Amino acid sequence: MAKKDDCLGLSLSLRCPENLNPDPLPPTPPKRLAAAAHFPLSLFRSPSPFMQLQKISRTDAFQTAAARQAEPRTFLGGIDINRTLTVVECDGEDEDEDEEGMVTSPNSTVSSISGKRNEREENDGERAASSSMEIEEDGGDAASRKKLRLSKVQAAVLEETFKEHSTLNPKQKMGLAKKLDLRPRQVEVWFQNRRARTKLKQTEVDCEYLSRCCENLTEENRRLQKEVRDLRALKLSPQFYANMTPPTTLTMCPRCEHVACVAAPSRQPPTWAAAKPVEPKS
DNA sequence: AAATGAATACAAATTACATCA
DNA sequence: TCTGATGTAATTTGTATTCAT
Repeated sequence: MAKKDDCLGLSLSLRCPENLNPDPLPPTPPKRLAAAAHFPLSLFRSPSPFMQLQKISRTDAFQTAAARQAEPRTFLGGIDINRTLTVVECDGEDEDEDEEGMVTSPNSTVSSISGKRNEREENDGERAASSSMEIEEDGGDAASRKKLRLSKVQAAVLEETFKEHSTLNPKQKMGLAKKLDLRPRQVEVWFQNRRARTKLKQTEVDCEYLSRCCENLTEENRRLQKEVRDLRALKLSPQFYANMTPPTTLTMCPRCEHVACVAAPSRQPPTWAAAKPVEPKS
């Protein structure tokens, strides 16, 4: 990850966004704090010359999209999938149970096939085997993945939280999921996608800035080349020599290595030459 | 102390679906 | 009504890091 960020010339820092959050860390601290912490600063490096130039704040860049997304909509024949899922999944008090009811993909090895990731997800309860059953209960096609649209309130809360910190520790994720009636996995995915969108937007801004820099440099180069041409033309004209001071030659005494300046038209010998004849070295 | 594998979190790329013009 | 474009939720894959053995 760090390598990729370096390619973009983004600076890295170890400041952890979780530290900014008043919520204490969970009893078992997340294992990847350092890695999780580096990204927000590379994402929102401050101060960004690109951002300053463009006068685009990271929140402004998404207000339109977020607002559009936040529009309440019904779909699938007027059935709000979000609500349907909510009813099915949210009757347990245990945090782990909050992630039940994952809609699985037919391609998803994560959810349906045993493996490292699947084991992990079963362990932390983010993806559970009950999902397919719930989909069937839902009356939907178990083989298709359905997309929910976040409600206006959900989107707004997520957006506000993202403004505070662009990554979540497990406790924050759970709390947010509970608050919004979403699965923690959905919260996690939303934050991942949101970070990706932010980075994309920032890249676009950076590209715009670099493009302008390139234009300016091209223009400057053109100007300097013209200046060179003009100077060369001036040098070749007779008037140029008429006003020129005569060239100066430097002469060095072969014995004492004293250097003397001699103006070209007079061609007077240097002072040291007249002083004493040079004795040939034996 | 070094090597190794498992667990975890994340970015990046991609897919799939909903919505709109 | 159909269709292509667009936005985004969700999935897949690869990688870095941490920790236990």
